[in-house]
Amino acid sequence: MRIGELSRRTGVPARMLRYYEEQDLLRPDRAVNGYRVYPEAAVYRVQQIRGLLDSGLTTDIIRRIIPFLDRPDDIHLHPDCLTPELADLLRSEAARIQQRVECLSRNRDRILAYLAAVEAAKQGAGC
Amino acid sequence: MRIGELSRRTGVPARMLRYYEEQDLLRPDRAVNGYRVYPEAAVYRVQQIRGLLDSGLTTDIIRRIIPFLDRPDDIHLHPDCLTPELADLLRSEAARIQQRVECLSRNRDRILAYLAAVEAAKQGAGC
DNA sequence: GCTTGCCTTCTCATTGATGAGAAGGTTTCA
DNA sequence: TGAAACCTTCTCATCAATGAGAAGGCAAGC
Repeated sequence: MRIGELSRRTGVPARMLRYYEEQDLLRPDRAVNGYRVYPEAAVYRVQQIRGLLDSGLTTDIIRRIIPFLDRPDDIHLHPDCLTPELADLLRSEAARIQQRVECLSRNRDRILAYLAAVEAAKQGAGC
Repeated sequence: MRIGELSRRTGVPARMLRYYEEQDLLRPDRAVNGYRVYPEAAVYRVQQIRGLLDSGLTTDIIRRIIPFLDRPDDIHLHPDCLTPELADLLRSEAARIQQRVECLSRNRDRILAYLAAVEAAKQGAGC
């Protein structure tokens, strides 16, 4: 598919899809006329990129971890692909992500607890 | 305490503490000479702001939810404080945070699963 | 063939979170 | 009194992600 269709199907502006390519997050083929040509899987890939960006990861981090985020296919499973430095990077990124998860979960719970408490107070007061 | 001490104790540059004040996330008192004066609780507050910023929330969102993130004290518990619009805002923010948590958890799990798979492959291969 | 719509690249602008420095007032301590 | 360490405000710069437009090539339909 071309960039317009990918944009429509993901809701991400074509401008941004070109930017993600510039950042090496996407690597579309090119048609003979120079148009970008994306495989079907690009839809999922773009959604994944958006989710990670919205979660506060930078394109730099996403670029480095995205090869390992796909469904487990045997291509990446060969230990040879994984230098010790890369393994460390992945472990530390997982830890940083975990910190974010904890912080966000904690604060989500506080918001919900507040709402629940107000609800209970309303009930109790018979309003 | 003054801005320098707060900066040292939180590891956040004084420049940023002034910025958070500009963004209405902090409201220090002023000494007679004009110096900012922070209460002890500001240390915790700053850490909370940092965690949320690092998790990808904007100062705008943080400003709107931060009054409800404190330990439950009865000050905020009066339902009168909570207009229906504000309750909706809080619910939707909680939902958005939840989405981030899910996205991040999913990808953290994939990274860890990848690492585990490689580890298992190494063991199996007797390397 | 011309119009319309989609594509290309390039460039300029903006926004939010930061870094950094200047110029000057205050406190402390020797 | 003078130096050192703090504080103030103001300003300019940067970086990542994004918006937006110009200028022009390609393609499908009337």
